[in-house]
Amino acid sequence: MGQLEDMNVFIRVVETGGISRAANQMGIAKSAISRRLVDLETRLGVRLLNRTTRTSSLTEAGQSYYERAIKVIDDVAELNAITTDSRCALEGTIRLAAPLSFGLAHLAPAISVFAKEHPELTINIDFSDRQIDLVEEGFDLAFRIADLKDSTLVARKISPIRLILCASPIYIEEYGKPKTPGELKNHRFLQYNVSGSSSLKLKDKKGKEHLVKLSAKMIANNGDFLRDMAIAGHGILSTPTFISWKALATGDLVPVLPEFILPQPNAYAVYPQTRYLSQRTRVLIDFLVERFGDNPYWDQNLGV
Amino acid sequence: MGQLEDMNVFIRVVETGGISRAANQMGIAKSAISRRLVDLETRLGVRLLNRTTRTSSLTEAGQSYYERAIKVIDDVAELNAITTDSRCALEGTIRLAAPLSFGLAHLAPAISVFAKEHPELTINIDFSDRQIDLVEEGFDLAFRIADLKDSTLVARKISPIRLILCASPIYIEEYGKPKTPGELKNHRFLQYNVSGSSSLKLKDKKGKEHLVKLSAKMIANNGDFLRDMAIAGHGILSTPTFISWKALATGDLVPVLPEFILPQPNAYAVYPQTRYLSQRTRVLIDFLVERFGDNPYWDQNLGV
DNA sequence: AAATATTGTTCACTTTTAGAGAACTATAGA
DNA sequence: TCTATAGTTCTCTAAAAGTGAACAATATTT
Repeated sequence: MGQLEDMNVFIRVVETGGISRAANQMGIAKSAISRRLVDLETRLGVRLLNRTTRTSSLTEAGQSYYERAIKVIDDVAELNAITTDSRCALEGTIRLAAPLSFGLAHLAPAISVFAKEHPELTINIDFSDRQIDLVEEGFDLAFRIADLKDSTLVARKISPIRLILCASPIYIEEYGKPKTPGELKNHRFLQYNVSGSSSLKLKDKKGKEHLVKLSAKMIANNGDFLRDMAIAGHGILSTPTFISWKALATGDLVPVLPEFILPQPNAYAVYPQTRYLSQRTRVLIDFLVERFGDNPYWDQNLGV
Repeated sequence: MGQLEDMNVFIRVVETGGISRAANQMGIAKSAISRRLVDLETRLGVRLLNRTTRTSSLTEAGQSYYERAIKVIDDVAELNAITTDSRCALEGTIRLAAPLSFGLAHLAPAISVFAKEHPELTINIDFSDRQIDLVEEGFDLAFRIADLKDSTLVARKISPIRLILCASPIYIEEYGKPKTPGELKNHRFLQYNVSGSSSLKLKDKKGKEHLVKLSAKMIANNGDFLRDMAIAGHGILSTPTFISWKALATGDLVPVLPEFILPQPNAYAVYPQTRYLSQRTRVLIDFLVERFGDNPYWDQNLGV
């Protein structure tokens, strides 16, 4: 096979940190990878990877080759993207990673539509909330809900994420409705994430910040679960509207302290900076920005 | 086959100006070239060449693709050259072009030695004095004897070329030896090249130039022939020392007006500017510079 | 205008090469 | 020391790339 393809195999081996992992990720036999590496090294007359039977590390030549090979692959990707007729049907594979709740609730139906529009496209999604190394795991694209500033990645904003405080009418009836941030301390709190305690940053209409330290009564790493617990009246929840919009619309959950604003992160599409954004990836991002945008459907008609 | 190889095929088609010519030059069937082009265009979803059954011309996309593809191929060549172990045996093919006389007399023995040192190397030489388009004909390297200033080519000086005036002792005996440039007009002259008349530019030791207009008695486009004619006493010849050095050493030819200097061109190795100089080509050039150099063997012990 | 030579395409056929999968070897970690 | 895992090597199969002849289209020649 061609030089470029060999370079790509080598890059994947370096970035995954092993022949077996690269084979796994690329979906071909590790024997094939091994042979391609040997061929490449033979052609160059240089050892690129020092490998024992268990581990492999870059040689000096390998390091240099890796850096430049990335550039070449990137250039070719750009050239292909420039030259390819944009009206042409998308094909190939998009590997993407998405957070579990957002992914299943909102990305999934969007991807369904997108896949119908581009039947030649193979889509490979990893749903999970774990921290992902895009480069090492070979993703084209990942979705992150955060205030981003990772220098090695490029991000494009897909949509704003609104967090609101809410509780079920049952809970309000039993425990009352807090009137000020300070009163939150007397309430049962449902908390996302792992750490035992955390604080809430509320901003009033004048822009003044109120920091409330809370100890949660229920902690989980799944927003859907917490929403359901809040509906069942277990306490007050700080939740993204994309998780609780339906409950808020039906009245199963009602806003608490709606005149105070919680910090607003965003949903981003992130991709490796060193890679040229392939046309298919760009088209997917455009599609999602179009579908969600600055006022996503889950925030419409909320009246909050 | 790989993308890079397809790009290379496309480039050769563009530069040779046709599928058949490219196939011929690359030594593969034109049907293969045709199919590769179709594959490439299909992958890109764009027509790169508008081709009838007789002729092909670049489309706009093809022009853009060509320019960038060249850059990519060049980058890869550079990467390979950088990475390849320099002590590694050279392999592959060098296609080179050389002027007939210089090539057969001096390059041939040098190439013989070089080829022995690098048995894995295939050498493809075109000996001729015609003007060659390196890019169109796909040469890695050509030798030129000239005062060079072709902007699209890169040149490296191999050796100076000394021109001297000489004649055989028989001729001198019969016609006498000119003492001044002016006296040359009374002599029989042997001229290289096609045009019926030309002038000789002589520089004396003070740097003053003397332009002598001559009408030749014998004209040919082959230096060896003219040398043999000069030896036979047909007239005075302006000849490069690399052609006449043996005759000058044996006394079959003797210098005329040796205190005057003729213009000194150089022998150059030239190669396309857009191409990265491959290691094998560079090594060959180094070898030749080493072998010939500023005081080549044919100018040693000349006593002139 | 007709004939000719040359160009690019298409097809069936052959050769080459890449990938699969199992067996083997070596090593990090328990 | 044992075990699980990573990398290599081998044979077999499948895919793809090249060949060469037949064909169609079009400049050039006569």
